[in-house]
Amino acid sequence: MEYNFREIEAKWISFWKSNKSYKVSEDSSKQKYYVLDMFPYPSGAGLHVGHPLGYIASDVLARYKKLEGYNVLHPMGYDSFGLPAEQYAIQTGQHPAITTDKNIERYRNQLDQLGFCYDWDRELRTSSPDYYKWTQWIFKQLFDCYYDERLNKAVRISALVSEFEISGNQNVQATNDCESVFSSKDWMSFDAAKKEATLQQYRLAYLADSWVNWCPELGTVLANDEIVNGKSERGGHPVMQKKMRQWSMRIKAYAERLLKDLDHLDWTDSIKEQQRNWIGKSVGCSVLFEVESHTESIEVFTTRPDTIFGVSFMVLAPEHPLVKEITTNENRTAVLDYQRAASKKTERDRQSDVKTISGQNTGAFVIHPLSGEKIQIWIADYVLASYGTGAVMAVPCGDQRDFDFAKYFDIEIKNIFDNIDVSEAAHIEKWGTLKDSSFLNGLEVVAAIKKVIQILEAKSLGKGTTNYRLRDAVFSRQRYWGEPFPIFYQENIPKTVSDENLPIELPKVDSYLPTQQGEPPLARADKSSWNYFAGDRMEYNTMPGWAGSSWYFLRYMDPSNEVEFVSKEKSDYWNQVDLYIGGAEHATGHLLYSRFWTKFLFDQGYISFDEPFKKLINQGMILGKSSFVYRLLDRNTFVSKGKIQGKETQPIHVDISLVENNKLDLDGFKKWRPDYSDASFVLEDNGDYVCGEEVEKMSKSKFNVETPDDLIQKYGADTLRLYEMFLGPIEQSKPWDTKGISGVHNFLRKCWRLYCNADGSSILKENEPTKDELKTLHKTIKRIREDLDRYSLNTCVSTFMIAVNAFTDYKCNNKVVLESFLILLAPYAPHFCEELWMKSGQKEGSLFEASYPNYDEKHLVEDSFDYPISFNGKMRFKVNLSLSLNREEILKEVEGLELTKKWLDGKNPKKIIVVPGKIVNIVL
RNA sequence: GCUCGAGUGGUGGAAUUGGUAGACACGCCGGACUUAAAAUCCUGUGCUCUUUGGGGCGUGCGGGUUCAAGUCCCGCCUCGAGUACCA
Repeated sequence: MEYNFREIEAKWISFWKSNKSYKVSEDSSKQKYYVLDMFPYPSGAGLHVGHPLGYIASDVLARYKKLEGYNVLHPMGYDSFGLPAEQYAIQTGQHPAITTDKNIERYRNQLDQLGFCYDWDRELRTSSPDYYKWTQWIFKQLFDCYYDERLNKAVRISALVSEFEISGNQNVQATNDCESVFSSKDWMSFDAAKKEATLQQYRLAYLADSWVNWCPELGTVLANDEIVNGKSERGGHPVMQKKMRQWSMRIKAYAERLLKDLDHLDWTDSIKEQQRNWIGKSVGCSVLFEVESHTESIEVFTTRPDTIFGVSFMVLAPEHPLVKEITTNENRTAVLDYQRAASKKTERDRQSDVKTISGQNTGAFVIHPLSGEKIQIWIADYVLASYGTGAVMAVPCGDQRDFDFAKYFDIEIKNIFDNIDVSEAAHIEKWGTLKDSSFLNGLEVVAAIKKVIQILEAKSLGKGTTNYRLRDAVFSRQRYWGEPFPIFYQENIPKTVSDENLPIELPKVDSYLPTQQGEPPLARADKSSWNYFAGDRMEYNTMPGWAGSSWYFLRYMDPSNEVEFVSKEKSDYWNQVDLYIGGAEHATGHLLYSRFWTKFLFDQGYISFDEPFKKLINQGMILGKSSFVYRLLDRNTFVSKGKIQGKETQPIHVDISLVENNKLDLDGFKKWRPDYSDASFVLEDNGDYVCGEEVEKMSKSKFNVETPDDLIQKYGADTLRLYEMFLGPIEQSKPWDTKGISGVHNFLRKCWRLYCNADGSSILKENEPTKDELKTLHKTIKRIREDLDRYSLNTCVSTFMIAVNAFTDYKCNNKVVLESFLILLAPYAPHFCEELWMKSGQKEGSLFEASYPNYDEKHLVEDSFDYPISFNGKMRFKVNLSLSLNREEILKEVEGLELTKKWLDGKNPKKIIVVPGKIVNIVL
């Protein structure tokens, strides 16, 4: 009987299911290993061949670790809140939960076919109330905490309130937005609303008016990482700036820890670098500039305080709150016009406009804090309101943007660098000696920075500070299909819902659109539609997509706990994710937010680790390979690729299911589309129609989408698993091409024949294994173990092939050898190996209860080696010599050879290098 | 512009600390089996010259270090990803 993958795969999938083979529980006698896939958003399109790449890799490694004796946690679930289901709901009126369930079912079927060893009893869905109850609960904890910069961790807000009561906020060192200083007496005099408003400036989850990225098409705000090239990541709609009252997360408080702890993570440099850039730490100094004839000062942030004597003007962001106050009457109209124009610009406009210089003089002046000079104040949109203080001291001789601005508006450019020419461009490098800079004259950059900060601090005019580009994360969305907040309002004061009333479930609404007043869809729900209602109204916003995914890896550890989000005992056992596999597109979103929440939960003592993912692998994208046919212009004739030269043809995408190895199935093609039914062809000389090909992203319109379903039908899941791994290194993007799949399939069939007769009966014998058989086996064990340990999954497949080729050559049918080999192969081809394991007489249970073989050095010992003999580094011939020979003996053997004499050509070698077991190099 | 990757046969890729470049597979050429095809098996396959013994050239390009470089160093080029007025 030939290898019948359909029957075998169906059989073992149902075996595993009915035996709950992949159920895991905490077991302190075993070492744990946690392998996690980034869980998918269940879209309507189902999985294409790119999706399973990471899942297969994690499954191989999970099964390997299991066979090695680890207790492996390998769960799967769904990130099931999201925009597509809601957009569909808006169009059709169907509740997004229904669409989502349907899509999940489809995903599950596809995942099941691939033979993954997930413990499905741990499945979770972020949109299920059992789950989002705890997302809401975590939100409450964030709401109830602030960040204490002395303890360098999150602390309960009640501690802060006590401090306010005793001594006000003057000694508090916390990450906050509070600009006023108040005493304990002040605090006591605040009414409830004022107290809460003040606390909001400290809470880690807080409500504030902030500039947000508003997407009118989607009717919601978006986080920075949800915007790609100035357009919404989902849908590609325009995005504009708008000031709105929004929930935010004070992630800034964690900036330094998020940055510093990257060093210990086993992630790729590229992801770490992206996070570093996103956090964007810059060390510098804040300086106060007093506004002339006003009481206010303007605070600027600069990384180059050493250039302070080069300041020629000040620039404020157009949105800066002081602009209104300081603008002189003569300039008022022009300034207002400029502000209006700037506010209309979308982020995208600002980006594409980088080269246009614009700005407006306010007519006001600041006094230079050290020289006492009068300095003009401008506004310009190259200064961003949301970074630093929204104001810069412009030093044209040391900053190119300031330089360009000064040139454009004809402002004086002072040169404070000795012997450096700044007539053409600013000197932006961080070196040089200062001049015309009072007490900084003659100093180099680093020394000058140190000195000027010292002096500014002594005079209370400035302070050494650190700035981060990372902004607090906007946490509310004006959408329906997301977690409701555990918040209600009483007289406009936000209050949290008590734990026993969680979860706040999504209420029924009559439509998923905003209300006529522009309120989010939840505002449509009347009082009785909420499962809990308190105060004057519930919060109408919902949480963003990243809420549920920021902690899901914790819930898998204890998925049905009804009293805690995860028990301490279980999170202590499973601990960090040992291996996390997923796409690199989450570099600054999900991966940063998960780290933030993990650190917070650690600070509060709920878990005992402060980084979620120890090792991260980013799987590359699988690209589609499109096929083309070439149609003669205006005719229904298609020309094979080899014959198109000299003809005017138009390439047309053709469905890749009609093409195999670039050869077109002509009958299928004629049936594909009605207008091709009477097509004629110009064929190659051998009668084939050869198609052209191109690598592109997979998409329906290019007819190049490969679903795993078709391939599993044709070759089986084991072949697909092996093939996806065989394609190349997991991290690399690569084109999908089914050309090679038959090779992998043939490998399995060839392997099958080692174990079975044509009638399907086992041909394994309990004879003595030969030396060669043992050598091949143990060499294979060694290589596979080494490769799996360094996540080199593609080279393992080659190693399997080499072994099977060798066993076939040896006509090996030794039971011990071939059974060991089955265990090696099993993580890649689980159904296949289970079947052969059973056939070989292992009646009881599953192969995965066996243990992974170890290699024995003694079988690997070679007694001779084909020494490459090279002359001047070029290999000329080989000679087989015993490995027991030492350097001198090898030399003697080699010198005596005829071939050596030939290549020496009568010359005396200058030098001979002998590396035993490796190479001989003769230098002439 | 800046940051980070990557460039190896016709194709996907291998070469783990510098030591036989091209493993393994696809594709292709030729052969066996077959009435024929499919399947299977065998042989060859980096380019190039050749008197068929073998020779020359070869890991994006140009230098360098070394007995020896795909691998290390310097300078370029190309492609991909991320980011973008961050003071």
